[in-house]
Amino acid sequence: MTQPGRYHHGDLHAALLREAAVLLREQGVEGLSLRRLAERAGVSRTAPYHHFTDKNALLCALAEDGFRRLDRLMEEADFRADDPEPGLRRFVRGYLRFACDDPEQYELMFGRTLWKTGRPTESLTRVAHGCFRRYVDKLQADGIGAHLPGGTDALRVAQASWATLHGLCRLLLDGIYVDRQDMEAVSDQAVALMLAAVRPAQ
Amino acid sequence: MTQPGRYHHGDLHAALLREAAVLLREQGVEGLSLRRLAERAGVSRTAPYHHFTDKNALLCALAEDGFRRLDRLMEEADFRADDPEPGLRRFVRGYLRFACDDPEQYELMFGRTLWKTGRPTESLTRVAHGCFRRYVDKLQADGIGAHLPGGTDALRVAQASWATLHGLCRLLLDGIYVDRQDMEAVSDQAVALMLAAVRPAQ
DNA sequence: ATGTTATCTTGACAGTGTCAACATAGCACT
DNA sequence: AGTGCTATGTTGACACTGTCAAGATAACAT
Repeated sequence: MTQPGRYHHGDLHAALLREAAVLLREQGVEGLSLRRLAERAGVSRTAPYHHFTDKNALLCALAEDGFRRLDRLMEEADFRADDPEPGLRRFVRGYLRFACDDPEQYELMFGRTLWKTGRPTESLTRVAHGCFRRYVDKLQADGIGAHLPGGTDALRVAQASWATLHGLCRLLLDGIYVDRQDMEAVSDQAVALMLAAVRPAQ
Repeated sequence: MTQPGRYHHGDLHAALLREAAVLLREQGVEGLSLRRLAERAGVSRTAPYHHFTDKNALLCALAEDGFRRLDRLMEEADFRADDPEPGLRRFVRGYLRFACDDPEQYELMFGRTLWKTGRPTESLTRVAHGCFRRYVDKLQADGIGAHLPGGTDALRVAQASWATLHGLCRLLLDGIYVDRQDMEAVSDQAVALMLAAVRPAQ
């Protein structure tokens, strides 16, 4: 383990990710500098470069962990009941809780830092897309597909409804047009919105 | 005007904003450094500090311009007809076009750079909130308020539908789960979603 | 003409990511 | 045990960033 005074750290790779997660949660991406991270791990500035090709790569790995957790949340989702509303409501709350529990992680996962400025790792792209695909499949398979009005693609519903969720999180976390105390009401409204797309004129 | 060789620039304030907008559009926020900006304006590194207290202040001013343009788009919106669908569709397309025309500007307006990391100017907050309030009022006044099912607050509809639009833009611009070529189809789906909230079971 | 103020300059500092060159340790093989 | 290979860690350096302090210059009011 992390024996102080040793030349070789032992498991720097894991230690870096661990410390990075803490630093991210506490200070945000802006506060997460490689140098500070290295210092925290008790190691020199450039040591991390032997475990991650780049700062970008490290951030991608961090985001990847997040997507894996989100994917687990996706697995638990269940829209199979005759009335999909309770399941959907549970899912929406879960998603919002996920984002609010660790806003900086959510920001990293979906923010431009990785997807626009830096370039996402192939591995990250795979996990992130897998997460979304699971959502589409769930919508399709869990009976909702059958309820869809003719000509409506499950993919489109998935995209639009995820956009709603995502937009809600962004507005909420950045504190632009949605307040923390509006959360519950707006979340219900979002559920109503999404439900309307699924259950057209019932 | 911008006479080269003069000690005083003439109208540096405006020139900075102008150049900053160009730099933002071409390189994004990451490429917009005060030093580079100053160089472009033919002035020393610290000259901008006599016109903007901060880099943050300059970015806020830039975002403010964006919100003013968005507000103009909001003015043009019209949901008054018996069937609000065409107006809504026009509005959604306009919004998406606005975001796609200058993605970096949109990112700046709604991104965390200003709202989370830096602190938004009071002036920026005012304009941004005014823009949203106009949307709520439009929804309320343009007959949609009357169509709303009992107990549904126009504010909630505004928040949820804006979230949908915003989320769509983010996913689109960052290229996560929505592609440029999906845009039209997803935008239609979003319209259907928003419409469903407004016209409950017709 | 004089003084006040707005504007612009250079110099400096701490911080960043990352490359190059070098040091050390562990591990495999003889 | 010795010998080399490779993984890992180190210091030094570079270009870049935002921002402060101190000084120079011009405009403008008196």
